[in-house]
Amino acid sequence: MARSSLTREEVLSAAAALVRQHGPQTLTMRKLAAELGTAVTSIYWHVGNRESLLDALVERTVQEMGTLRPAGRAPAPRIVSVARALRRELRARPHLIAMVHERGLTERMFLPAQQALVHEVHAAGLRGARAAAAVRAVQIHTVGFLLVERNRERSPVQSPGEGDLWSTSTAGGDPALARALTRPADPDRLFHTSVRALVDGLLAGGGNEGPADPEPPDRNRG
Amino acid sequence: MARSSLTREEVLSAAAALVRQHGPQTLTMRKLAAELGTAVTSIYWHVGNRESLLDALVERTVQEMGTLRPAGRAPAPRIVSVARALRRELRARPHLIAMVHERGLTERMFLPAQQALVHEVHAAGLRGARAAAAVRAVQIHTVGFLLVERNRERSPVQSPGEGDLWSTSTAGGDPALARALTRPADPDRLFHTSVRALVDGLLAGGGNEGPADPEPPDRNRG
DNA sequence: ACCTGAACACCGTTCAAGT
DNA sequence: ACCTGAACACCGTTCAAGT
Repeated sequence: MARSSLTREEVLSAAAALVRQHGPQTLTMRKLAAELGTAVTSIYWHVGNRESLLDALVERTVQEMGTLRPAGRAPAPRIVSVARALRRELRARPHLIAMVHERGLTERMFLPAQQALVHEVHAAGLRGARAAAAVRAVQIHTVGFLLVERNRERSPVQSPGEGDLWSTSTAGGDPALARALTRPADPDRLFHTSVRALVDGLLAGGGNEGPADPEPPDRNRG
Repeated sequence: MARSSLTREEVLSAAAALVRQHGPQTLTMRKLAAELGTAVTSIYWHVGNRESLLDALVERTVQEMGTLRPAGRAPAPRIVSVARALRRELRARPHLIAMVHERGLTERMFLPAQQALVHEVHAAGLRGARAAAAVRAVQIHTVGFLLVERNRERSPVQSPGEGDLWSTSTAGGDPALARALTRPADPDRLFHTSVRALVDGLLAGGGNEGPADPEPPDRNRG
């Protein structure tokens, strides 16, 4: 009853299917073997072990991540559009976000987007270290937003008394603020406004000298 | 040789010690029992099962998170100082960040900081929904930054060829940009500048009407 | 009320043996 | 080169039995 020839690709895509449905924690080598109709140990021959199987899955999907095209005319909205596209792409692969995150590959996954961001930031007139910081800030805000957002989605209601906590008095006598903080945030809207504010701040912002704290010396000029 | 009386507190703090050192994945019920000098099953009587044991650990440390005091004079630097304090607190508990994140309790953990932020944003003149959005944006940027930062720390060198990728030509003929993106970012500095840019953008930014995309109707005015 | 050992149903992985 | 079953060393959890 043995299969004719098991390939590494077959193993990977079967594993990918299982992970896409229920996440990596439900993927056991034995279940995967059953799914494929082989002995558990055959899988080991093709992929080494469970850890490197998951690594391969992540690697594969990181590469699936295509290049992103900015939309809009001015640099600022174009940057915002890249961030939004990034978010859209990642939201389509919920389990993957966590896996890439766990493996510390977030940065690599963002290389295409980073290139687009570099181009736009450059068009906006930023150069050198300031341009690099702007690119990284947008990137990190987007990824961070996504991680937090996914976090929030998984746990609907947080603590008892969160409503009470934001009574009007706690919110500085601002009933609209109290109401807004009690209700769950609209993620699309929040993302858009926060990215726009960040980009505005980055493109408009002052020079390098921080007002409050010491800055490390720049020893790369010579 | 049995212990005189095992308490729930003893179980929790022994577990906390193990987790603090090597993370939750190394905590097994059997190891914990050995550490405590009891039978594995005794633990179950006190904490139910492994999952609720970890839940209790997270819960306990979430409550340890104290109130934060802003520093500085103007609203903007005070907000920035809250964000930085938040980051400092969390960086002191590396494994915990992940555990709180996994359990979707990030928001609850940030309630004290949120209150401080509300106060400052209010002092800066923001009201209602805009104030709420500003608070959330700063909060989400800080958490997000932290998650990404921790991610980066765990995986030192990313892909082969990341250096090549940022040759001067790819970076729009900007050698300083290319250099800056090749080198690892200075997280402290990046955090400071990004938060400051975000806060500046939020406090200065325009009204509610987004330029490019449709916004959901506000049906909470009447 | 609290503790115990035995047992169950799982894991990932190794290895010697097959073809 | 590829596949196999048996075995090892682990898991978390349940349960009947003790005091």
